[in-house]
Amino acid sequence: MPTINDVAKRAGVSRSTVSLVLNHSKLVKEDTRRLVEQVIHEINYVPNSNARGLSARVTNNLGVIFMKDYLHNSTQVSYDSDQHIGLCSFNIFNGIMAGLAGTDYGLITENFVCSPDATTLPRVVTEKRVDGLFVVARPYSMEFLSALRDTGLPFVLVGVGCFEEEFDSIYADPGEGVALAMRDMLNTGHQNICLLNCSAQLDTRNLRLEAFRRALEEAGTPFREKWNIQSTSNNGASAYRAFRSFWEAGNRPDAIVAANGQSALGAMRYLYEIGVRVPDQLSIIAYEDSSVCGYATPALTSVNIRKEEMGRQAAQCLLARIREPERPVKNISIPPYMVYRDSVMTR
Amino acid sequence: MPTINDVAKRAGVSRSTVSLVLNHSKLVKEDTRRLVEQVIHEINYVPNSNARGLSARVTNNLGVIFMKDYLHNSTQVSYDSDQHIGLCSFNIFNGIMAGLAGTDYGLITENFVCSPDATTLPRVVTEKRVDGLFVVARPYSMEFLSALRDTGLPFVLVGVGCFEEEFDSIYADPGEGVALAMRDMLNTGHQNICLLNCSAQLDTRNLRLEAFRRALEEAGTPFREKWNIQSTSNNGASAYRAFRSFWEAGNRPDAIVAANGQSALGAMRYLYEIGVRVPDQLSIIAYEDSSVCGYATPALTSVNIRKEEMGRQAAQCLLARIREPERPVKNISIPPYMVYRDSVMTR
DNA sequence: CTGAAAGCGCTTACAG
DNA sequence: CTGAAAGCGCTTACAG
Repeated sequence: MPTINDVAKRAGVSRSTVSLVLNHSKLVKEDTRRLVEQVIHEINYVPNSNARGLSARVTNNLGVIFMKDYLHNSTQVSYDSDQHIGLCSFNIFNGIMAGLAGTDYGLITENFVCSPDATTLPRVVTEKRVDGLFVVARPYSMEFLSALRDTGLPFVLVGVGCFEEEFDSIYADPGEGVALAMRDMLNTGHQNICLLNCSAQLDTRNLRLEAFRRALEEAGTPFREKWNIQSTSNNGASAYRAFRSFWEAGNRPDAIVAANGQSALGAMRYLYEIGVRVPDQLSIIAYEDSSVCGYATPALTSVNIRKEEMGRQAAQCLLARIREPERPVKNISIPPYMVYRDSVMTR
Repeated sequence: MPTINDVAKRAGVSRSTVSLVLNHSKLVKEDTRRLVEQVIHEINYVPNSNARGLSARVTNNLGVIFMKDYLHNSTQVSYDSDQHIGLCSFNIFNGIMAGLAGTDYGLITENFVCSPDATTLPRVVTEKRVDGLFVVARPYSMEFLSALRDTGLPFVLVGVGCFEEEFDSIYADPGEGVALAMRDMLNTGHQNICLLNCSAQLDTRNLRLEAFRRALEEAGTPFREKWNIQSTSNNGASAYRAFRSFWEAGNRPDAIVAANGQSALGAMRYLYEIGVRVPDQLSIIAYEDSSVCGYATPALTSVNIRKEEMGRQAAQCLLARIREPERPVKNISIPPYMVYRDSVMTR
């Protein structure tokens, strides 16, 4: 393994000069720089990351922690699992990797379940393995975020509903998504739209509800409390049950706006069983377009929330924060867009 | 930030002693050890990972590279995307994380597309950022694996069909999966089973085909070339087209064994369109149980390949390899199991 | 079982 | 623009 000494010797310069070249300093004369780079290439020199870090007090690694809660830790692959929550994080993660391509940073990942009292921090943090951190998806507590801030480590929140005014956050606004879906449903002439909402634990629930209410209001349609259907958990089985109760109570919607692909499919299974055809008799739009949406029969018209783009922008944001620690806090909402497939009837 | 010096001073011992305690050496007297640990806890000391690595010539990080090919680099969320390939890797990845919990290793990830000539190695490797490597999923070339071996870095292959005799590999055998599905179909009285195979680029294709042929043979049923349906790509749209051609040629199977959830859904969409009911008129089993399977209507009976378990075992394997570089090569096939849902008719 | 010393491979003022 | 020197925080023989 060649070291910086080998390079220096062979190039006939001092170690410091090589180091300056390595760090893209402009204190080095063009000719010298070129010579050094030449030698580096020749002997296939790669700086030792540990030595570099020890001197410069950096790690050249960034961390990403996937937030988990106690409930959704399951990894089963069934109708009543919440596995898709993980998929969303994975898509964001891919965006982060893409956004970091071309930089010198490695990416260290960790699954982390936020303890209620927030006394425990992720290992990448306590062990100082990273120069910055992506906090991917909910749930997190304010105590946790404060504790994280106190460490001085730069970090950014990223995920659905991950908006916190005092912290850098790159997020999708579920309210905006529901508004988009509602607009579409109303424009295509639907009169009786219900909201198949996510579980009450998720506090994005209210964002969806408010957007739902507002859209109806603007259209001059009355808001009915019961038409905000609450499922107990974020999976197909739970949505199936919630929607069945709603239907059996005699309600007859002509459209469903669903909190996610899984709930949409839950409702669709019930509709299939009772012989109601989608979209002929009832239209559906799902929020948070995921791979299940395209594969449903009929394929689900969805609100795509650009998960990869969220990751990419989070990368930009963290990089900027590290470069310039005092810059103002950024809150960036990534706008969703409609993906038209086959689950909405155009009248 | 307290250093090892602070600990030594406060505990009234030398730096070396603290270091020995840190590294669980048994050269330290019980009392001394306890004292040092006490102090470490008191002043909240955490060893500097860079310093540690620089001296000990380790990184305390392991790498995982997600192999990508030129074709399946898409990240769209549509019926004709291969996004689920990524999902599979993610499940394995989760297993790896789980398997590494309790160790001191961080996990650095990298997307890597294997160049045809294998001249380029992943950055985590060339930059010596890791002490070992997980190569997750296909495609890889033998040139690439050889180049990797030449670096001396311990690594393990993990994924569907990732079996290479000369390297540590933890894998699912698609042939075994197809055999399992066939057994089930035959036991439930199906007579005309077709194989909806994956694309010809994937060399696991033949493993599936062979298992299919053998199962028929053992049952005394004739093998028909055309009943190995070849789709051009691993997604729903492609499987839809392939299955439609098959059907339109007049073939009337009473069962489908599909290479994955997406192809199964592709065929199901066609069946839905032409009014053939699953499972009443035709049964389906999908290989590689993924989240789409549970959400289909009807829910797909599937061959689950324990992706998380694969990751977990890969972690064990790499850890052991690092501990004991000369140990014999391990090839571990993770046995699949059936998940019974609603897409198979029992006669 | 414990301590003094050298060294891992870089970066960073500092002097010129 | 370049070089000599100190130092980052550990580990590891070595001596006792």
